[in-house]
Amino acid sequence: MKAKILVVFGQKVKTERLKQGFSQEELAEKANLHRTYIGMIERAEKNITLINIEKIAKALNINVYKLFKDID
Amino acid sequence: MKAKILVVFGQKVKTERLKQGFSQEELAEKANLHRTYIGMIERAEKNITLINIEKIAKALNINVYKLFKDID
DNA sequence: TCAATGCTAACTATAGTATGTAGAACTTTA
DNA sequence: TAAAGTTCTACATACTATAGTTAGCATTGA
Repeated sequence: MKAKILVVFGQKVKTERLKQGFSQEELAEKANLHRTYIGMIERAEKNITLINIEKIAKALNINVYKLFKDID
Repeated sequence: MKAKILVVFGQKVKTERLKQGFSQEELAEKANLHRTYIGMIERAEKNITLINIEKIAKALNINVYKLFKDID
């Protein structure tokens, strides 16, 4: 695993989460996902699907495209 | 299935593909994916993962974030 | 110490891959 | 006109890889 795009995406999620002062658990609740799953995403251990990308974006109150603005 | 974001994403892929004059099979070859899989994505029948989103973006010569620019 | 996160490991849902059939639209040949 | 061939896409399974979900314990840091 550890594809670059997953690493960058995970960092972006973490940065946004911390900027908003959430723990992984709080973000997980908002996104209706599991605490450890958020950790796995931030550590680029899972190849996330589009529906979950959207769930996280909504939990962070940002548009999906903003999560990819700096990527590539 | 048929989550809205998958529908919009599929339409975006199809529009970009046709704009560039590719068949599903040609796009599949460029992205190193299967012909029928591209069809499934365009018809929103699969919840695509981030790594494959990137493969398709690269095959279409556009940045990932452009695939989501209009979404939401 | 306590809250937050990392990490392992297991299970089950489903994404990814592939084959085959059918039909629509267009082209060629007779 | 029509028949035959070509290209493209939809669709229906089915298999196998892996994403998604969870529980438990370890580690880190305030």
